[in-house]
Amino acid sequence: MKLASWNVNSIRQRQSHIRDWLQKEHPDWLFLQEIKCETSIFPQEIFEELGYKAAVVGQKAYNGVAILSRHPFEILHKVLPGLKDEQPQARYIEIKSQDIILGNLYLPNGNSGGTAGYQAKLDFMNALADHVKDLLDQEQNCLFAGDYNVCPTDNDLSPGVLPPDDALVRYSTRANFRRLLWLGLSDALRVLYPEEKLYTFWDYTKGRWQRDQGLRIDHVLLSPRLTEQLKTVRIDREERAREQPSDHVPIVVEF
DNA sequence: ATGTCGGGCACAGCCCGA
Repeated sequence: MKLASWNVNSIRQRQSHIRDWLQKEHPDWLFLQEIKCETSIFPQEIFEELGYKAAVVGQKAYNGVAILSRHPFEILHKVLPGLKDEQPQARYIEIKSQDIILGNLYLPNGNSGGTAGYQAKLDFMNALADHVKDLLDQEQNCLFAGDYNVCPTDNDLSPGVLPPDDALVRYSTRANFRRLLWLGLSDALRVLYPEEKLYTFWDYTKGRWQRDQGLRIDHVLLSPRLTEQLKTVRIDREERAREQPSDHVPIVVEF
């Protein structure tokens, strides 16, 4: 099985990139984040021509997640279970396909909106951990991938690109990420590449791409049995060098 | 200090978020 996750920063601006990438890679599933469109205008037809059905949770202007699948699936959740929010943002979708539970997430960045904005990030991470614990207690094969907006350690960012109190590297952010690992999930990339400096995001400003000053914030977390079956993990840096790229690139796992 | 994108609003540049 081959699964990829990609924050595309607008589905409308990146349709042709995604179509090209699907034709090249033929993943079983592609997780998309920051589609930035309402569910009703997601361009499903383009992907259906390539054999993919879409599960979409969109909203106006911001956020938005979708899963493209070559296999039959059922949608389990359109909001992260346990998240107490009157009007939840479009940040989570979960399906079951090939007897695996697949969760696609776009975690709040946490740098805007002051204290409340950062708290929303921690609330999301806490709800995610509780949900992960439930599924692992049931011995479900499961996988949670997406834009976590977390640099797990100092090895996951280029030195000096973020201030120490940035929400992507703050103590509580990293502690909550470690909790997911201690529950039993593994960070797929670090299973195979424990030390390498590998990034999935380069800011559009300040020549970050040209200087290779990036962040590793897009992650694929695997339940124990899937970890045992892990074959390859790859970050597709080439996408960042294309014309009009997203600021994130795909992370691809095979198991 | 600035740098770059994308979307909304409303139709021209600002504002927000990243």
